[in-house]
Amino acid sequence: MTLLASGVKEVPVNRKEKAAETEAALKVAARRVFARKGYLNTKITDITAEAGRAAGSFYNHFAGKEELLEALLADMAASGDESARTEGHLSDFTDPAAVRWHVAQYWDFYKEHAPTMQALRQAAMVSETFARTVASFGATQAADLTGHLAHVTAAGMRLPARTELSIAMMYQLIDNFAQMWLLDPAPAGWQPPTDEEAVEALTRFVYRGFTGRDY
Amino acid sequence: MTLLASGVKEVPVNRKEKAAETEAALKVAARRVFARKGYLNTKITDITAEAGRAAGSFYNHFAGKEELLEALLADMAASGDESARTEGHLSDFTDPAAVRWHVAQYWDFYKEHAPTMQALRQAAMVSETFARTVASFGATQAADLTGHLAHVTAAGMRLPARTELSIAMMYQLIDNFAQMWLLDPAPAGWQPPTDEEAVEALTRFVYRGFTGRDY
DNA sequence: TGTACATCAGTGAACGCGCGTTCACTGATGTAC
DNA sequence: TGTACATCAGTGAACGCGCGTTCACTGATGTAC
Repeated sequence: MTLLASGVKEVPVNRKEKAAETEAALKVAARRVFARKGYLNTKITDITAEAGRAAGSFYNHFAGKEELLEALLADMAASGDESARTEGHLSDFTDPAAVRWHVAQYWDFYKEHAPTMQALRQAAMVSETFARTVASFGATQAADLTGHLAHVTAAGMRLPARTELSIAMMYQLIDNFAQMWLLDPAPAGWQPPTDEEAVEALTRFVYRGFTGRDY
Repeated sequence: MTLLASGVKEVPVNRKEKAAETEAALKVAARRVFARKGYLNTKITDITAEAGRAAGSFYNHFAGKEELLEALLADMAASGDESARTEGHLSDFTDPAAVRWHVAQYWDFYKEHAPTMQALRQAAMVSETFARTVASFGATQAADLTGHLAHVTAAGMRLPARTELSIAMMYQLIDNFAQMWLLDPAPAGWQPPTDEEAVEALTRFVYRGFTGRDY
């Protein structure tokens, strides 16, 4: 009865494939539901219903909602590592193009992984474990940037504050601005920025803030 | 038996006073518990225990946790109105002092009301109603600032983006930077800024970002 | 001022809802011979 | 290739925990006369 129409991968041929398919379906469903109702408001049965599976099926794959989120984070980290391998990593922040490159990088990453980022954010409000995940994510970002800011002071420009605080400000600005426009429903009556506009706005603000130069 | 020691207001003399006292005790307890475990992780019985009352007592005063938060917000708004009446409201953002005044205002407000702000933030993640409260709070702030930025463009300086986006960036920066240092436990090994340092850092970053001038 | 009754804030054990989690069952896939 | 048994992904009704909420009760305060 299982006619394998050429190229159609819908029907799994063996057990492992079937299980993998269900697990993938649960992840996809979870991201959709998280985006719609938020991680904290999502029930296990919301996810299984969205995936078209029975409630009990969930526990064949994940011990709970937290573990599912861990899996989504792992996927995200994997795809992040890939794009981090991109060359063309501009690092001299006295050049606006270097700032723009980093802003765009972050913006695109956030856009691609919006539901997972949102879920992580919400989970961190409630769970010490995920709060630490967020913290170490931020620390990684910060480490990368410290070197870039050395160029600024070397060029005789004054950062707005000591290095860590300057980085923290940049991070808060970009991260939350991205969250504002990529995740939450846009404030009523506000014209959301295009991607280019958002990246340009952030680049200007950050470049100016860091260097004290106009641009 | 109730010896009213002179000046001691501990023992209420009548029913209304007693009820008011319990209600106040619940609010104080709630702010303490919210600060410690976060709004979302707080159970009704955590609050009543902290206040030294029975669980049932809570419902003599509030219909639920949400209504308690509404009450805290009302208190906060009341105290906010007071300090808003302060004169010396500098409004020309081409002057760094005007930027600093606003930053300091917001910083001090946040510091004073940290547990309630934190609770509101968490509630907004989960409840449409509180999300709207946050949005309209932000809109109020934004309205005040629009005029201030007109001075900047009038003086021939270029904002980093259209007015709304510029304001949104400032807001995200200040609000989340405050949240980072006034609420969450400071990141391990980081030296938290003093109030003056934080205000100065934000002032520099925002002033530069808005005007493109050094400072 | 004194007495009898009404009202009300506060109490805490008990109730019950929502939802996460389990588990006996089904039917399909895999394996042994 | 065929048959008999084992394994396993998936099912969904049922179970039970946690916690919000209720409610009969207590003792103190307020009111009437």
